[in-house]
Amino acid sequence: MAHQTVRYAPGLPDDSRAAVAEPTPSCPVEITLAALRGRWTTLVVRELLKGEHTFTQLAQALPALSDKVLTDRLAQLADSGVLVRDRRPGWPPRTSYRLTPRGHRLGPVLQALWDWGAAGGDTDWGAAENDSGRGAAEDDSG
Amino acid sequence: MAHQTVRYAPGLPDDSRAAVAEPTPSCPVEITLAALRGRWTTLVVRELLKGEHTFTQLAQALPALSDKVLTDRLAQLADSGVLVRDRRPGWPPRTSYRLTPRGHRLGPVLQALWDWGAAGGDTDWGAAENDSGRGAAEDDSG
DNA sequence: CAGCATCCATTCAGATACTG
DNA sequence: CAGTATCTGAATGGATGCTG
Repeated sequence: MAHQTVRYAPGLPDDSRAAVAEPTPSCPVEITLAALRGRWTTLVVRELLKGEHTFTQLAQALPALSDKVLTDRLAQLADSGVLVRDRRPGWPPRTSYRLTPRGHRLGPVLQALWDWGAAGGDTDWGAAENDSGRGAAEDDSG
Repeated sequence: MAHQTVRYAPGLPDDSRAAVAEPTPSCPVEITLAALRGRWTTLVVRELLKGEHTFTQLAQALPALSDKVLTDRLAQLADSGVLVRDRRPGWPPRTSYRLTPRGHRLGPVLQALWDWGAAGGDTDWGAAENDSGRGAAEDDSG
């Protein structure tokens, strides 16, 4: 397989932001990682991918998650434009959370993360000296 | 393998590991995030996607990265099966690092992270109430 | 050259207690 | 019900000094 000649990295856009010499918040990769950063974050997103949830429903779906961290994650994800809060008036208070379109687009991202992580158990990666065989991760899932 | 029916969330496999109630190391998503965890990690991978590098070359490409953290990242990535160390005998010592096939497969993952993060600046995500578009961003311009 | 050992500042997660 | 405030322990990142 012929390696690229003038290209930088396969799979990476030819964008000036791809050439940063240190972690900067304006890098798209950093933006996404910042949105997903921290424990529990992806699980909260996964729950929301199933549909709208209230605070309590999320807490029930993830029993080991403290309300403080849940609050943190929800704020973080709202701040990243992943979800929106829908606070309804009256008593008792009921707030539901749902993904934005942008939040839904996290689906493919999580899928990519899943695929890479799932491929490790099956394929060899201990005796990997040669990188010429560039097999795509052909998991049928999804 | 025929598990096409996605009952839970769009984009997530119908795997028992997709139903975990707390962050567990065996979850594929966690595996990938663990491999990419920490500051500088994706930048080190990006450098290596360009080709083989020595320790010093990596340090030069990322000047603000301390050797301690670089060592940490390299160990972490080697542990995740992303790269291999090629230590050559003689003096001065020269160690080069290169991606494994598995490491190269991180390209699409980084691409997915990039795409999502890059889409934020352009599209609306403030007034997002309704989800309709589920377009995969496959801009592979680089 | 390519690291490892040690110390220190900052961040993070979880627990507990309290409120509109 | 849906949070906020405060505290503690653990993990992380970075600086400095030393070695095969």
